Amino acid sequence: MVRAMATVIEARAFPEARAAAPLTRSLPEQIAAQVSRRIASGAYGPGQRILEQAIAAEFAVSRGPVREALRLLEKDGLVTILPRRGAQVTSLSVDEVREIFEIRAVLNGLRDRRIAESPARLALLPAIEAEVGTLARVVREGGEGAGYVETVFELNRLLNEATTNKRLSSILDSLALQTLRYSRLGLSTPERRRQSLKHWQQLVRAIREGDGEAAQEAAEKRVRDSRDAAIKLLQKA
Amino acid sequence: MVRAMATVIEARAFPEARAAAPLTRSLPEQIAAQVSRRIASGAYGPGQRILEQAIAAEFAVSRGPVREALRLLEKDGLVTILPRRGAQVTSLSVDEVREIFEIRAVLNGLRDRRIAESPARLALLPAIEAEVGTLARVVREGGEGAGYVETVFELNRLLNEATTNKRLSSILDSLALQTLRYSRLGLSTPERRRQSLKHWQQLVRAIREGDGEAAQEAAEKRVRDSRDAAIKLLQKA
DNA sequence: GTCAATAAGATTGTTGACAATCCTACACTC
DNA sequence: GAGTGTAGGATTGTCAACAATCTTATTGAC
Repeated sequence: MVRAMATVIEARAFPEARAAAPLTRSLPEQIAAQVSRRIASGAYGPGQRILEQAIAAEFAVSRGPVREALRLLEKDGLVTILPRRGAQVTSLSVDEVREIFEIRAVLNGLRDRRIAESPARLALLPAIEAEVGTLARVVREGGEGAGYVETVFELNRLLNEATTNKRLSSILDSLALQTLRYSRLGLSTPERRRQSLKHWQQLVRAIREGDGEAAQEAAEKRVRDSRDAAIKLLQKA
Repeated sequence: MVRAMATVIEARAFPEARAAAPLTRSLPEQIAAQVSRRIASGAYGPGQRILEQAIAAEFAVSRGPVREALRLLEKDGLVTILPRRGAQVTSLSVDEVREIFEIRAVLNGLRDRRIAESPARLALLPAIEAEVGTLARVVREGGEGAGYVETVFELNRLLNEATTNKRLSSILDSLALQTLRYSRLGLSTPERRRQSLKHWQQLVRAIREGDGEAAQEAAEKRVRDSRDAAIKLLQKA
């Protein structure tokens, strides 16, 4: 039987899977989450090898689930797997950092433009304004800027949640995680945080006024400034 | 010992790995390539389940390498794996198709803008002009438009190769593969191919003149038109 | 006839063992 | 002393068997 064009999109074999997230995460996912945390926290540094045996012993499982966990981390770019050589924490060159930030700039622009243009944008405002208020407080207090990066992450989480484009938010999540340590670097001076705050405030205004163009510009500038600052510090070193 | 900022980017454990692609691809990679071809060709349709046992028997290996192959395909979005339920060919909803095209529009715009602004852009022109010439011939001949989509793919391959941003081109490759069947749909009428050709010619001009802005616009329009046409056909069905 | 409970079969998840390859240290040559 | 070749250990790759879970078919009640 020749199928008509009408069936280009076929029924899903697992229709309910779209909504229902698995209640108990699988073993590989649990292991991946643990290792991911260690990479994000810096406990595992760039270039460090990750031995299957060691992780398996630590979690008291066999190497099978560990291999799958490493594959999951590779999907997120946190780990690089080379045939016959195993896994290591991904180590980015300066150029690669620049490239990822460039992609983030453009995709963050798309995300924030769509949010500013969406009808539901006003419902989002209070939560965002509260977080930006926190940013402003940190900047006003001066000091080490403790909590600034964390609040920025929370803001990005809020915006990702608000996006109807789920594929977009998942790519953004992944890229943000890969450049986490460099984002920290790019926000390590009071001057940079002031600059960053300005762009966040511009975004709030753009969302309030429904100005997609302005939202996109603020987002792109925000990420590109962060990129430039991070790379300057990297190259000075 | 407290490490200085200078070591944020550490030496790679496998420095030569960046250049040297493995000569003989691993077993999982070979299996993944075969299955990938079947999905691209339509032999495996959306929603179709892929049983580990069946693939393993066919390639005369155990289920281990097959599982890894399916993980690789999942990374590219070609396959969806659900816990305890196995793998199936990814089936996209209309909304998801729209989302992916939207991301492709923006990232293609970034890619083509950077190419048009690069110093090496003129060396690229002859190859691109030749392919666009092929597109023009197909359009002129009318008929079924055989080879149009394939030539567009070749063009995208050329542009991806020319991009210095390797992460960008790998994301674009993946997204293009995921929407391959919908791209075909979006270029299935002579009218649409004429429209598409116009944007390709605009891109050639933009690259020749080094006009990044125009290159970006042409790319975004090209992909968005393709998206609109594909979705219209999907919804009519 | 429709629906729910149940049992059998099918399929994925995990394990431990073995094979193949890679890395390191050491001896040897020049 | 520098470089090369070679063993040994370490590590990843693959396999086959078993356990856990899911799907399907059958039976029974209403």
